[in-house]
Amino acid sequence: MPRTAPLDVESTSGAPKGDHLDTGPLLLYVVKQVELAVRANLDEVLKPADVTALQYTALSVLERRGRLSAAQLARNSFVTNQSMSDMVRVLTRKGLISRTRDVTDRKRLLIELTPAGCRLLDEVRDAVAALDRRMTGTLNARQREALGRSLNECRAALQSP
Amino acid sequence: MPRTAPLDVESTSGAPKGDHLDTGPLLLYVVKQVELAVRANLDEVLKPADVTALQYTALSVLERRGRLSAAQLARNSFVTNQSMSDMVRVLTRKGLISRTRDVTDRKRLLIELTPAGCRLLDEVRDAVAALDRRMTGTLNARQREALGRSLNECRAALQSP
DNA sequence: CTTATTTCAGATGAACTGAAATGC
DNA sequence: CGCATTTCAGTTTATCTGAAATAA
Repeated sequence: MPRTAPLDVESTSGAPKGDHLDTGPLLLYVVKQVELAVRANLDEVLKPADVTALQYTALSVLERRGRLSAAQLARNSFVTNQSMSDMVRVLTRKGLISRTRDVTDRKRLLIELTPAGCRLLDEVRDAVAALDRRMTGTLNARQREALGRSLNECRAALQSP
Repeated sequence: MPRTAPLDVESTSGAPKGDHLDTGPLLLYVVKQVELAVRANLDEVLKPADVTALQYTALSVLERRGRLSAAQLARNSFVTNQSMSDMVRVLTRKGLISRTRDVTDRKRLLIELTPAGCRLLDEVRDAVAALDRRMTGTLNARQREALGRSLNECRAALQSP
């Protein structure tokens, strides 16, 4: 991630070049652009805690949903089991998560946050919330709610086939 | 990106675990989740054309905005000039872009699509549009428009620190 | 036997930092 | 001189593919 904060983006939201039925950039792109900006900002916020945006997302999922296997986390993050296995090893080495055998299915290793993992999330919680507020600063409560609902529908639509 | 389509995501949009003022997951997360899904699907769509989602985004920006320097593209994608230089080399080697000196500022190399680059975009255009429709399938025109507007505001808010 | 989960090994691509050359 | 742009060199990290072990 770039250390230097982006200064200009040369107005990506400019007028469409065609003049017939052009509905502007696909929402696909806009989502990607926003996420690019989110990641850059989130990495900066997370740098003092020494975790990447993706690692942080995994920790947040664990906080929200409790014990999960690495394979479940992988599906949640759209990566392979192997990649998630790598990330799990990193987070374990950092002492942020721990694993225990699932007694009902002994091939599974259920992951949970350690006290240090909880502490890390607590430490960055305010800064992350502030970033979220900054992102949605110009939206009112109604718009924010509609945005959340629409995004959730988009995600659901993409993960079904 | 995982070859296997994700089957379950264990309902990330479930009820909040707290019962006091919990507004659910931050919009930050939801954006990230949607983008994760977009990238996985986009990579699959783009695989026959042998370009990554990020490369395709860069090509699309060039199509939409015309000649740009690598540094401008870097700012647009929130990466360093060095990283974009790498990607430019790759796209040049593939014959998808070409560069010419900017006569008004001779340290700049302006990038534009080659005929092959244009052709590649044409080839995948329908598939990408179909993916966009699939993503926003459950939204009506009003909701789609509101989503686009809100996302653009989020992006604008994040890039003006 | 088939499937899910985990993990090892190796290869590759993408991004970074640092430093240097060029031009305004 | 300062700043922007490009690029070389080296490094790190992330992810993938393939293969194997374990358990349901």
